[in-house]
Amino acid sequence: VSTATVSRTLSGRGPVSEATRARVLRAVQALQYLPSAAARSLRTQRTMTIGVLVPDLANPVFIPFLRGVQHVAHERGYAVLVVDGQRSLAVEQLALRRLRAQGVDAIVLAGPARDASLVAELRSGGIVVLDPDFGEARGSLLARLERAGTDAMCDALAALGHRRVAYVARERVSGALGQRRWHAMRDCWRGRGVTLERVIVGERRAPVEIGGLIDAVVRRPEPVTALICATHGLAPTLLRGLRAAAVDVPGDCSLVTYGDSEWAEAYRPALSVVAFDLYEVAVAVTADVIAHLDGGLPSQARALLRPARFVPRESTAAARA
Amino acid sequence: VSTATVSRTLSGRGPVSEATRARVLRAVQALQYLPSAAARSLRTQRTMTIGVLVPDLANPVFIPFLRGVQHVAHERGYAVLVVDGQRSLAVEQLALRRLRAQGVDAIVLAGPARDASLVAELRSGGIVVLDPDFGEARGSLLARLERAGTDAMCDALAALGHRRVAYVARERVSGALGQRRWHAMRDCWRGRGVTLERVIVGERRAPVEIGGLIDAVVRRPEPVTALICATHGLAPTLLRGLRAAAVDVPGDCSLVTYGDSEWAEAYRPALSVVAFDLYEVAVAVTADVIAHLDGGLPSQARALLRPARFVPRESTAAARA
DNA sequence: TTGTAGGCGTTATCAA
DNA sequence: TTGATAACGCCTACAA
Repeated sequence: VSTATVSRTLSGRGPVSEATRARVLRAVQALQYLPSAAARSLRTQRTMTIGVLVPDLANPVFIPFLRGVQHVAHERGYAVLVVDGQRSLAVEQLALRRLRAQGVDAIVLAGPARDASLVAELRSGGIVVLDPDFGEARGSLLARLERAGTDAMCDALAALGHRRVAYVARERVSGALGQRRWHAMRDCWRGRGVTLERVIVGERRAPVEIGGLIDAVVRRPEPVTALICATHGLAPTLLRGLRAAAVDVPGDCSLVTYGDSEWAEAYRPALSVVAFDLYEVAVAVTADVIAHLDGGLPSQARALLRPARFVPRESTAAARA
Repeated sequence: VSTATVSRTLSGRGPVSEATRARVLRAVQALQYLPSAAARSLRTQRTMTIGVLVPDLANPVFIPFLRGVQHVAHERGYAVLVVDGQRSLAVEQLALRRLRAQGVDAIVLAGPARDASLVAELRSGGIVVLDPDFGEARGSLLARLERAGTDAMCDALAALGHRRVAYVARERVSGALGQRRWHAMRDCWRGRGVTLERVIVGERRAPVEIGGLIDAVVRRPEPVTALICATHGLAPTLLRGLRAAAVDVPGDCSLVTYGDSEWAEAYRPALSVVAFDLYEVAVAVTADVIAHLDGGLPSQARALLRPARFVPRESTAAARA
């Protein structure tokens, strides 16, 4: 009944006779004994804790990512510390520092880090920091996966006779991912003989304002015949704008949005989308993180991730003549 | 330059001369020194960590709650450990035990705990466990706040001439909160001379199935003229069902749903809702939790919370004659 | 197979 | 005002 024996019993390391083992377990039950995580962390220099940085918790696309991290982490005995970047570089830096101060063993990033030097600093401090693109030879994993969906969408739209389309985004540049999405889109259209333009909505919220912007490109000589909504979060705003401008979808103009949800499907007309779920991405990345920590081999999960796909619904139709 | 002096300098407790104080801070900068959270926890018996139990992370209504907890916790120097109940009692129990094992100082619950005895056990273990209804004299805080919105909605519907309405829910009983919502609704209608019935959707997902259920109550002698959707998450499913059954909203039947979002506003017709945001609730509860931990006075924030309100939009109109 | 003892990095007590 | 020292609870090499 020494502390060492108890430790050996509970950790399963070291020899313990069956008899004492039983006695120890009985005592543990009786005394409601719970090992102190703090003491263990101090001794082992590992907190069994993983941090997740979510660029913007208010944005629902990251929720599946968060769930994916949780799932794998808990399965492997790690706790999950969640921090929110709130769409701000400064907040994100603060959040990462908080994770370091808490002593997390590793940090999972939902996207490419905005402050590379801080990440490097964390890594040099012994923290494993991974994002979906970590160690990718050919560019960004996320970009490559999404590219497939973008290609399929462009094909579909081109086949429907669209020759002039507009990409509607909140801002001109919106992080590395938004940038890549825009470039991918340009590449896709180029060579298909389609003209791509960009509508920047900015902080405008009022439906009439958005409507005015759309009206200008949809009702003019050589009008745009299809709109591509850059993010799922922007879609409701855009839809209200379309309504304010009395633009009929898909009669006057087709519509596609990035990101799927039950609401996109329930809308009338049902919205065509480029669908991509971050849950599996998170599972793969977290598995790799834990492999790093536990000294296992990195999983092949990332290589097997399913690419984004285009889901045509009612909001895309043939271009007006 | 002893460890004790460093500790005093950084913690601000105990006397330190201005000269040594400066020297210590300079050294801290130079050496990138970061105190070990584990060692501090071991010594102080506090982890500066708060757990949040989210009943179902996949349900977006809890995201504002999570953000509210984060906001206050981080402001006060606490880290946040998030666990997901996944709509399952067993998972929830596991999640709570995980928080205990991690050594959190306190746990914030988004709703009434499903396993009261486990919560009692945690409390007896010295963990502060609070939910929005903690210490409420007159019933449930959440129920009371929501009640105001329900009342307003019932008034509005009654004024529009609705005499027969149906409450559409996924399950007959769905946790303490769902139960209370149903009872509140019954109380509201009673005395207004309005007949309330209940439509249980169950695990049915196909629009035609849901449509059939709705069709049966909306198209019959003495039909229901208004539908009340129990949760925001059910709304898209219900809307697809209404469409499948070719029920015109609000022509054939009015519609109200609990929970607001940009999608509800963007839908055509725009959906009337009972709006209630859990962000402020979380802020208030977390402030109280931290007051418990830090020995301050419980805030009065909960008493000042704004009640739910009814937001009439296009989906509610006068009842058919 | 079991027990003893040292140390992980803090903070708090006490003596200088 | 500062420094030496003793815990906090766990793990683990080593001795028994």
